[in-house]
Amino acid sequence: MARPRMFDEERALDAAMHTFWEKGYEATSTQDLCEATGLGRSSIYNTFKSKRDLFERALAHYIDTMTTAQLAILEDSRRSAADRIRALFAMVVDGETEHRAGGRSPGCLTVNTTVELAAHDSRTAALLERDTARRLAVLRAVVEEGRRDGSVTSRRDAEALARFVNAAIGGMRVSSQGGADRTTLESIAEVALDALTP
Amino acid sequence: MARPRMFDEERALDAAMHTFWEKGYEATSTQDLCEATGLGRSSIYNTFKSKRDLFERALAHYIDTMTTAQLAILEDSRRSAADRIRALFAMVVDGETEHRAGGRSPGCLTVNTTVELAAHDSRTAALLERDTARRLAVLRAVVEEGRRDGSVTSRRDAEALARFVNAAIGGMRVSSQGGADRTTLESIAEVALDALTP
DNA sequence: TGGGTTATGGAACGGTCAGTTCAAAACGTG
DNA sequence: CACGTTTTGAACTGACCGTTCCATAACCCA
Repeated sequence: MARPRMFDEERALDAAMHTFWEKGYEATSTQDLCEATGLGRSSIYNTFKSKRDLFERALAHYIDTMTTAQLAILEDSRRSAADRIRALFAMVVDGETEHRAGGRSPGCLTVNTTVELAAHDSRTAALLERDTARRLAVLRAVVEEGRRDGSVTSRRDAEALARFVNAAIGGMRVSSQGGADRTTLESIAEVALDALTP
Repeated sequence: MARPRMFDEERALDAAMHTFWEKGYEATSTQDLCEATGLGRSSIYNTFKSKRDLFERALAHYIDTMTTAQLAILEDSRRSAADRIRALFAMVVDGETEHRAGGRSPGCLTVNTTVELAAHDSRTAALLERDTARRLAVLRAVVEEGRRDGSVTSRRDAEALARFVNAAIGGMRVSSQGGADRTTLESIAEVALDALTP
């Protein structure tokens, strides 16, 4: 009935995501997006409503991928709760250090976007807040489980500990962007774990 | 001998700093800077070499002001070391929550810049790294003092604890940008302190 | 194979970007 | 008061911004 797409929308979204991830929203031009996706302007604007719309979908894609992977670790019932949080920290350290031979890693699109856009774009802020709530809920459950299995001994309430773990991850990511090396990030994670098992 | 300036350079720098702080580097236009400072383009370009130059000077101004204030707290010998770190956390919480009736706080220009520019601008990265080194040196000294006065009981080495405290501040700031309220930030700080005194 | 429909490439849109130019204005000094 | 020097405001530069438009191409179905 009509001419079909010559490109894979998922693939284009992924390429756009990586560009926003590396350069940030404002610093990414539509030209950059054309080059990254291999599409022409028309195809991009025919598929996505605008640069912001494309960004929001790219961010949602990132959030879905990353948070799902992280929550999988947190729900691995073979490990103790504290071990799962330790594994989560290790995953963050790996993510921050793997792709940076030469330049710096692009960090985490969620953190980058929180800092760059959350204060000025309520739609984006809402996306991020939903993700944070999801992560906090699982973290909180893991902390409570840790109290039962004995791997979390802190008397602080689970909500506070979950918030702390989430903040610690953010702190490690900022430190990484600021130049901290793998060993440093690992030591930050170790100290953070001390707060759960004092 | 010649016509004198009709404006105060320090005051202009301060206005520019607040603009970069609120909007970020990329999202701030020269027009914004003109309006914020009250100067014309000519005056700005006659005084500063470029937008980047103005930004770097604004950032240096911010770093100087903020870090000096924070280090003053860390060097207050009337308190125990742990109490100083507690006070530092309180200052961060205050800073993140004070100016946000209605909109969100602009957070911390250092963190914002680390996330937005550090990976792509080596000059800015160098500025930030020098500041981090300065803060870490003092934090490390405070931790060592805390070990002597008994207020820091963790056996982790001072460098790791200093890095952790610095990361915790970054994490609190990201959490704040992400929508965390004052109570939440305070609870994160409390848990972080637990890591120093297990 | 022809008609309906959508995708595509490229050119073009108005607007804004960072930065420059220049003549007029405002001073201190002689 | 007049000169030399610097600041100032406004107009201007070319480049790039996100977005739109349109003629053409490519496809499915009849």
